[in-house]
Amino acid sequence: MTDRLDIHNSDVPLLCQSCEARHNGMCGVLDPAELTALSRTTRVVRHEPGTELAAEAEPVSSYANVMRGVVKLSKTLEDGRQQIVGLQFAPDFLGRLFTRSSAVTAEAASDVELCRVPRAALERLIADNPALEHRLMQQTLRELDDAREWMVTLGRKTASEKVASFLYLIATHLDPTSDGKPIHHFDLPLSRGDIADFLGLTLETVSRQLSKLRGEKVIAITGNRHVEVLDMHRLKARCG
Amino acid sequence: MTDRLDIHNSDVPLLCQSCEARHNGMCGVLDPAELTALSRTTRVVRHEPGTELAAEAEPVSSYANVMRGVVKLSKTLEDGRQQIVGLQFAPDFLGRLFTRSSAVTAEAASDVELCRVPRAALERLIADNPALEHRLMQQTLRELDDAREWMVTLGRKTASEKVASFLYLIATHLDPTSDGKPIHHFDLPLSRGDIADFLGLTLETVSRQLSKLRGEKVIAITGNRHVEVLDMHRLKARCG
DNA sequence: CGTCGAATTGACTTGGTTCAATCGACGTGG
DNA sequence: CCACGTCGATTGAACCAAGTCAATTCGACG
Repeated sequence: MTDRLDIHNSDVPLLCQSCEARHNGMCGVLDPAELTALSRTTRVVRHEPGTELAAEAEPVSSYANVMRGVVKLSKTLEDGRQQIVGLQFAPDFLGRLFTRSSAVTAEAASDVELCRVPRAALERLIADNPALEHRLMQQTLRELDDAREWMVTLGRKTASEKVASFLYLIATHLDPTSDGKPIHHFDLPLSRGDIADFLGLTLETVSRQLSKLRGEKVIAITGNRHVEVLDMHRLKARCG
Repeated sequence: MTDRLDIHNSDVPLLCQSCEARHNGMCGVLDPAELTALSRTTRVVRHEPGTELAAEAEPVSSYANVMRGVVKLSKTLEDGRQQIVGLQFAPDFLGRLFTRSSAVTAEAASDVELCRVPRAALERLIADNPALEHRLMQQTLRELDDAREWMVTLGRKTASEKVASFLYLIATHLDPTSDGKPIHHFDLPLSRGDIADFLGLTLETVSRQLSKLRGEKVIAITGNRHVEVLDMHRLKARCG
């Protein structure tokens, strides 16, 4: 973007130089000195699909940036009914600031790479860098917009509109470099059951609706997870 | 809370001295000088139920604090299907910071009193008072938590659980002085149709479920809008 | 090629919607 | 003071979209 930071690229920690999150994520507002200080405390970790990263009502000792893959945030009722309340893609910030325990469960949906930051280190940095809190505020507001948008999907759309909306969401969010433009080819980061939990449907209904979209040549599915969008325009039109 | 501010009560603008929002709302972090400066630009306004305060995708020229009453935030699909995505009670802050146009429609649900703040005045104040942005960040995070909690209700609860959850939400939020403890007596701020739009149901289903709760002596309803919770424990148990 | 978990498909049931009739509170005018 | 009209809420009955339960089928991997 601006090349102010790039001029000083050599001052930037090696790890950060190649990081997706550096420009669009929260680290974009940090100067080389801050980045260097922070990077002494961070650690890049990889997680397999299904790994629980934080549990509902359990204290969390660190925040993280999503560098690759998809993280699902979910909530569960006492009787086991589950609802996915958000998906985080690179370069999203992960964690609930200013409270000890998360209100949601965070789980790796796909293979995931995170840049972990200890709680204390980040909170110190936030305390004396208002620009960082501002950036995180922007992401929080975006997440709130997304959550409200999804409430419409959950409350008012039909099963087929829900599934179309989900595919469109994935197409627009999976590739962090595509900048919101939908991609036509991707691997679903979620199982049918997870998609159902995201959409407030059952696994069977999701499957039927995907089959319907396949039958109508809106999408093609190969090997359960891989989706090709044959007609993006018609897909979007089905989002309600 | 702390009496640091109260010592200087005489320096605080008259309007603010009696304001609900001053301690728990965003004005709680402002010092008397800032309050005085800000209050020169604010204006208290009353609105009748149904008044549109901000429209989806329309630019907004001011922010506000809810001082009394309930504001509903909603989104509408092209074909008219509507979903209420949030309710704001006193002393909530109203408005979408850092973007020109709101992504939601804001409408007075009940009789409402707002303390309007011009966009520019507030943004200036935020820019040079990080504590204010911090306070607003806290509210935004709380709203995000609320939205996600509600996504579980929309996606995974049955009609009767939804209606019970709504009544419990109102009981815990309507009185700003009750501090989260549920009240046993209140007037519904929403019509049956609005409740349906909040819960992702039809008006008829809402009515039937209310009748069921009445039949089971969990609540009593008088004159369409007034609700008495006869058995708070059982009401809570029905929230799923 | 066989096994195992995930996904699909089919048959049936049901919770919630739809459409329509009625009720009840309230205000207006004869 | 009562008849009438209006508007929101309630209730009833028929219908249907999505859920449930139960086979298959698919696909990845040993």
